[in-house]
Amino acid sequence: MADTAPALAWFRQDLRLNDNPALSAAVQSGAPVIPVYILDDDNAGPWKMGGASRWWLHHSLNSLQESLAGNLSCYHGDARLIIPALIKESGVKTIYWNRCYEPWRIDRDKEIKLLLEENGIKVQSFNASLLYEPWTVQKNDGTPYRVFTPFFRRGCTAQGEPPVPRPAPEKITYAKRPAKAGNISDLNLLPQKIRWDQKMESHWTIGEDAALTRLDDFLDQGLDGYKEDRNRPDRQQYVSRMSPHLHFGEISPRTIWHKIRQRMIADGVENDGDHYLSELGWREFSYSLLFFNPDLPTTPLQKRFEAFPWNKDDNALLKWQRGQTGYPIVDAGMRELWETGYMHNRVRMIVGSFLVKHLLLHWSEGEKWFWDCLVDADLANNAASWQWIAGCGADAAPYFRIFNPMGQGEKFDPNGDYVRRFVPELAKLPNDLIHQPWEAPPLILKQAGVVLGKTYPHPIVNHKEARAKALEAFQATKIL
DNA sequence: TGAAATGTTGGGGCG
DNA sequence: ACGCCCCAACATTTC
Repeated sequence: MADTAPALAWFRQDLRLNDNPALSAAVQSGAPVIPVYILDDDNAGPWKMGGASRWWLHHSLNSLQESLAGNLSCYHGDARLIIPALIKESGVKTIYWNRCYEPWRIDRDKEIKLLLEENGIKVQSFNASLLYEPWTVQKNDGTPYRVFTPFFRRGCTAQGEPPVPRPAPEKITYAKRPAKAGNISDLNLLPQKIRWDQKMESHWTIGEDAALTRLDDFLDQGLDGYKEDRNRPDRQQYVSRMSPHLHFGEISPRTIWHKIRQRMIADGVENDGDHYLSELGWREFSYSLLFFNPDLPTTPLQKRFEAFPWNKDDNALLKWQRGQTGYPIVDAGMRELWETGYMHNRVRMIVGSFLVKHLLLHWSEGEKWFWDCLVDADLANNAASWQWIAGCGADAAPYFRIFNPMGQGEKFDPNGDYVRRFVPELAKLPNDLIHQPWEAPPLILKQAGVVLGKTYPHPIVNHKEARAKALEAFQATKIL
């Protein structure tokens, strides 16, 4: 029986067949494979997957299930209990997985590995999510980088190109499905009461094949000119939308890296390509920050920010969440998030700056809202980005960089197309007023069908005053 | 991966 | 022709 003992392939954030080293190793071992997914809400603490992520996961698992010819078994619960039970029941001798990097998953996986090895089970883990392992990227003095540029140039790319992606296994031999194996529907990932997911479905195609198609479309339509137009929320083709696919591992960063590299040479778009690669670098940087600072999601990297006099205002928070701040570019972003589970990167910075600096609300409020609403919600990226915009991160934008919502709107959405799309009640305003409707003369407002305070809110704070207050509040951090 | 305030320069209008 | 003022336009500093 020993030679037919099945191998467990534990899928986590690697929901793909291509460039999946754990799956490949399990298949190559010659043992029949049991593919498993566990929705582990028990160990995630406050970072249980949010609503939008669950919706995405549901569809991603369906896609994976198809690729695995219906052999994926799904479980809901504590992986520390489910994995050992499954191994015992199925007579598994070796388990294969790709590494995860959220602190709670690291702790959990370490514990599982120790327990299994004590019981004579082999554990083989691999890197499938990052271009470079966090612990290999450190300064010469053995401390982690705190500034992006040297992190990426001296720390990452100086190591050489990331490995070339490996192909999907040619043929997978499956073991018998475990007796009590659950199905995807048992995970209850879809929203129960309000079916907000129906609206989101039109915006996304989910799964490994879709991720590759999306990347190819971006390479064809959005790489040439990416460096400049990536900042334009009104120009959708310059956004790759790889983030949710990357988060769930439907595509590997190595695959993206090498596809970009090929295009840079073939199409002569070195600058644009390099810039895209550096965006992958920011993802690596976020993972590094989280790896070396496990409390990144809750604790400011700059300790002096613990003295910051944050505001507490549930009403203002609600208006921000609903896209009712009275600042069109902010409201457009928040509504894009709510409707599509996504927000353009430039606009994420604008709404983040607004929450933290204009409203003086704690960045963790924004972090929590994004966590629940984003289909690409990712602990490392989300925490590092909120700390960055709040000014309390390692390599952060200084606190006094306060985005002007009108200025940002005029610069990056000059014709107001983005605002018109998500804030239709302002659609008839002329371009030069759409980012500041309160400046419009009464006649223009009337012609556009806008009644401030009724069809669209007055600004909930005055920009100039809010800016002055933010700078004043910032003084408090200088005491420490 | 800012914005606003302040400083400097240079051309043009005008007495 | 000259000095003076105004004010873009640009540069630098400050938050």
